[in-house]
Amino acid sequence: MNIGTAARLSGISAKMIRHYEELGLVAGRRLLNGYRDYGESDVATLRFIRHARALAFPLEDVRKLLALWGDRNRASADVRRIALDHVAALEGKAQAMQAMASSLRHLAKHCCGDDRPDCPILDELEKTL
Amino acid sequence: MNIGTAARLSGISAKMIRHYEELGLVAGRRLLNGYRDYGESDVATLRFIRHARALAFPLEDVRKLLALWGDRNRASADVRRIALDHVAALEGKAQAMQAMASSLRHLAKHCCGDDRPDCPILDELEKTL
DNA sequence: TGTGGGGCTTCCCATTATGGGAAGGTCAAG
DNA sequence: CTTGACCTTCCCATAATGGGAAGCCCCACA
Repeated sequence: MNIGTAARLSGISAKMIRHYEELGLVAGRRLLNGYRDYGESDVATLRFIRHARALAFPLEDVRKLLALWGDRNRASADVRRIALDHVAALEGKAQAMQAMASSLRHLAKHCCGDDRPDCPILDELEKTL
Repeated sequence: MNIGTAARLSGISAKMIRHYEELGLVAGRRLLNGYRDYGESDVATLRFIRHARALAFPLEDVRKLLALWGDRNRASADVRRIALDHVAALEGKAQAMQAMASSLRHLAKHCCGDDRPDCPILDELEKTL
């Protein structure tokens, strides 16, 4: 099947499929006319990638997960470690953002928010600290 | 003062100061020898930028905040709106990440994590859904 | 058989914010 | 005068995605 069909079936844009091929995540078989050719297993791979990306796994992790996925002798511990490391990264970033949001919310609470210039938010950003 | 000094005083790398100048966030005065020249107020501006970036304000927001900071007739409501919009964005992303982390944690909990191949994490990523 | 439209190809550029590194000019101290 | 630290600009890289152009290909329809 052509790339457009694979894109529709997998939910990944043709643009991205080409990109993933460049990164070596999906096969790059070609027909005589130069068109890329895909089969059901390629679509399955693309869907796997889509699901992994939906969980925000970086493509480097996706590469490792694909390798483990295709390895009949894999140890589930390897998958688990990649996943838990990623969870830790996600939670770290989420907490950092939540902390910034809280700081700002606190500042905004003390900002009258009318047409006068006084503003603790700007005061805070101005601080020499 | 030279860019290196301003970098030390502001906590922003020389590289980034040049970048901010290119974006029009800081002044670009030059000495006769072509060196950039900074004063105390420039350092204050750079510090303002650093504090805003520490709260993850995108540079476009920083540009607006700098304009408001320098406007004696600003309305604090304008600052407040920028801040609260940013808070909403931060919280949205944080929640999305937290949700992904929770899903993954749930999957990992049911993954024995030994040297056997069975792995609900990969099963989930493989799903046709 | 010719043609039009849609799909495919590659290549370049943009995003957001940051940094590395090279090649070359400048300044100050020894 | 030399040396080393500093400055300049320019190019490249990161992560993931997308837009768009130029050009080739294929099928269906008149």
